[in-house]
Amino acid sequence: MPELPEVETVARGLDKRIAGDVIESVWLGEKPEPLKSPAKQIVSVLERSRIAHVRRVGKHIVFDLERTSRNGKGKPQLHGQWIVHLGMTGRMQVAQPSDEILKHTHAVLKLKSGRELRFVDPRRFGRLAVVQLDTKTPAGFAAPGDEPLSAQADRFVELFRKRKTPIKSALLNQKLLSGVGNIYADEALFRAGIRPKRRASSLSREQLTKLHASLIEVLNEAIALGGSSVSDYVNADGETGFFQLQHRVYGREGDPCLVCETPIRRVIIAGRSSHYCPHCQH
DNA sequence: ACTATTTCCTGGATGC
DNA sequence: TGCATCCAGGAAATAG
Repeated sequence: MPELPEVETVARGLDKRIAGDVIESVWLGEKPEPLKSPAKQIVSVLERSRIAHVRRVGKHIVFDLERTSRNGKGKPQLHGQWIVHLGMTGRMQVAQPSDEILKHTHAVLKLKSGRELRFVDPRRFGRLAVVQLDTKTPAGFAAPGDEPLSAQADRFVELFRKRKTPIKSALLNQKLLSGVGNIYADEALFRAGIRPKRRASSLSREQLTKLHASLIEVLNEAIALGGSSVSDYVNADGETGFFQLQHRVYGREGDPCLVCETPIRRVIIAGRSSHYCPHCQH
């Protein structure tokens, strides 16, 4: 399940491999496609564009697209963006045309270098969209919430301190912070010693500050290990991540807490499995 | 304005 | 072995 560290890893891998390449043609799969923009519009923005950069915004992969003006002179201009959300099972593959097309391949971009960029997503929770940069949206795509790694501590506290919802639900709310998902919410709460069901508004300023530090710590550690491969996540090179080996609570129901050996508990919050140590977290 | 719940989707795991 | 059922979850949609 790609969350911030996994999307960061994929975006970095793609940037390394395909930045500078040019999209020559685009194929999109049959309906129902996982699209947020009309297929026609996606094709028109992508085709003949140069991929200037690939980067992460929240849980989205953003491709900054350039075109040179009609007469071929002058500097390339940033004219649009391709936004990819991997959902649960989405994958971006840099492939050779001779490579087997995987089942559930929904998009294939032919690149000038001869390679193909493919979007594969069995569960179809992923989404594709384009943004056309014009006077209406000069700044381009923006996530609805703050970047967890950039938000300052006082801003973080302010985002959560008045929420009556469980802190776990608040962490998953992309309109507050963009990028935190189920795994890293649980791991950050464990490190901060806070139970997932605690109302956000019941937490002290100190606790929220601690949570902020714990979240940044766990996200950075996960990025350093290439993310967590729990089910089918792989990076742009088809490699798994390694942070799943560092999980302290996620997926460890019944296993002993690594600190106190109390069995880890699992409860459902907002329809999501939430893991915590009943002894270490309050 | 918030918060909680339901829905989408498929593959893998489980149970009889 | 085979078939039915359950479960995973990001985020939009719906309900309260």
